[in-house]
Amino acid sequence: MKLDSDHLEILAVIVEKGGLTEGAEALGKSQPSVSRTIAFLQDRVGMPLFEPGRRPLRPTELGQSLARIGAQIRSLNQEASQLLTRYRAGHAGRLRIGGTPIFMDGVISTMVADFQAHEPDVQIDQSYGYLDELLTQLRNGALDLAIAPLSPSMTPKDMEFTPVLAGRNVVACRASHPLIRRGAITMDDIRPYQWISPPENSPLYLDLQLALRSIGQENFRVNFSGGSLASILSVLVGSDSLTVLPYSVVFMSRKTMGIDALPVKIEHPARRLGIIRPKDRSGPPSAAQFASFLTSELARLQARMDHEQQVTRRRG
Amino acid sequence: MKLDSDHLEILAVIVEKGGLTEGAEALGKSQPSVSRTIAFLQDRVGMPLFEPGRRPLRPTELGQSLARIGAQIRSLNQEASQLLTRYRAGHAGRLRIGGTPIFMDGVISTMVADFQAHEPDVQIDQSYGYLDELLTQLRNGALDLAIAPLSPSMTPKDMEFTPVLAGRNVVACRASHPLIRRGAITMDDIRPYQWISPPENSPLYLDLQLALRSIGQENFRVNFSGGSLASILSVLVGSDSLTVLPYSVVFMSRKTMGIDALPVKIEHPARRLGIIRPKDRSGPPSAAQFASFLTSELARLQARMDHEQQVTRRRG
DNA sequence: AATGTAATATAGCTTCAAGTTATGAAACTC
DNA sequence: GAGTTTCATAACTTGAAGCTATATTACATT
Repeated sequence: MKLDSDHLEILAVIVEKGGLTEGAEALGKSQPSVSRTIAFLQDRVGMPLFEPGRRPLRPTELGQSLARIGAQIRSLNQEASQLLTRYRAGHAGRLRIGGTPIFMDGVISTMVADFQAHEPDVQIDQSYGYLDELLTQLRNGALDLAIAPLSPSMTPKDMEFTPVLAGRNVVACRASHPLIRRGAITMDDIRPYQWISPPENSPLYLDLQLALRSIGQENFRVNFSGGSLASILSVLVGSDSLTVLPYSVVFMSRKTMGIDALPVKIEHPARRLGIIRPKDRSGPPSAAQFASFLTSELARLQARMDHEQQVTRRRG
Repeated sequence: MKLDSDHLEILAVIVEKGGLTEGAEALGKSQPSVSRTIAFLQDRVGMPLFEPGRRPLRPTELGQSLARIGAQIRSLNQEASQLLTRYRAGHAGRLRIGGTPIFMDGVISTMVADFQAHEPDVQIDQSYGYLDELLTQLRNGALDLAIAPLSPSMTPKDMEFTPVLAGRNVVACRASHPLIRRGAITMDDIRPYQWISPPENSPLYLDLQLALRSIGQENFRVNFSGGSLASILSVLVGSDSLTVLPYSVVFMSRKTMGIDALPVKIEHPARRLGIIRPKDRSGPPSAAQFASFLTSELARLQARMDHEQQVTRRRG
């Protein structure tokens, strides 16, 4: 004996509103329509759902019980509609993001926290990877959105790249480092110090090599390598070691961690940090939501960094 | 954006079963049917519920979420079906019974307890009343079933009366009463004792008067009146007072309370205790269930009473 | 008791989702 | 790349759901 859920919902409304006429109005249907629906349901049930021969239609006990269930079904149905509405507007759903480790830890995680303050019902699954892996995952649907450094001209045809930050790298050290507050820094000044190195398979490692070559230091001593950002910063703060990091990462944690960038110009590849999304698949609406949030937040961050740099340049 | 609950249920089954074909089978529908239903739902939703271009059909996150709600709706729907089935078989629902106070308290309440051991989901609302009130309530639907003494020939045309017990009244006293275990009892033996009287508006009060007149005692002293059965029995057990009660009531509580019936024949009206139900309205199925339970239980009680009486008669 | 009013039921019709079978298309397997 | 499985589409029938118009019935009122 399968009952129609719609019928139970209609029954619930009628019982709640206390009559066919009012119930029909609340449902946005005509009175005869719901009358016949109830007659139909009553037929199927085989017993009266309303006391017979009563004009302000009063439910029987069975009618009441079924109406109670109908009301629950109704509320679940509404929950579904609401979920859908929120999902479509990007206010609900799961969002899978991925990016290069250092940048995710150093910059994006803060933005994620801000985003979730606005959108508590968007669940974010974060994962790490380098460009090729990220692209693969974007293509096979394992990822909705990636954040990575990429040279705009190298963007794959099936991807859309939105640059959000300059990709400038800097030499970072602790704020109390002897080289800080020196006017100009020469290669000889830097040579004595040891280096913290990112994992050897990471793009940042190549950046480090490139950077050091650009200031004429081919050989360098590494005293720590392979750690993620938290470890790198810990070692950086606890020693006079140097390392190469995106300026945005240094900028974000310079106050809280007590680190700074040396006023040395190093070379870096023509890459920009940005958001990568598949062109064909639109992904969940929350992806667009998050992307636009990131874009505007990172634009503000870029502005703050630009401002700081001007001030520093004037002072120095 | 109102979604069809049926669609959500179908979605839930498909997601659970892991495919259209299996889902359709589980639903007892053809595969094209559910396919089109899903297509329809997907249209309404406006976003994919399943990953496009995947053959063992895999739901998207939105599809999963909606399916979860659909599963809940489905289980509620099944709950409704089950409720209906149980209700129709008389295994669920509320049952409103009414009857004369002494008999309800003394006999029926025990039966109710037994009944509820078998049918825990039948909620019984008990109320008290005398014949006229009971009939009124049966007629206006405030009561599903009444239990009262009634002379079968006086049964109203719109009611069905099922006699279940002889209406014999007896003179009751405590088991330790001086008159118990005397061979024959005369009017003079009884005369000195005081009487416990039921409420003056009760039929049992008339029975008491009739009974005493029948043994030649016109004037009688009343030392307690108006109480319900529990009080009457308390006073009875705590004193040498006498009273008139249906034999069935005495029989039920003779062991536990320590009361007994005097071996005196008293007159009583030609009434039988029975179940009264309206002829037209069938009432809830649990009424029939309860009525048949009562009938058989009280038949057994009658047999036990008959047996006891034979034994007593042989002995006496 | 008659009558007026409000509420529900019925009639007759149209529309469209849901069901069917038959068949086409696509993705996975090996 | 051939075969198998799985899903989608086509073409059609059926019946529930919706509507308007109207009849019926219970309650209220005098």
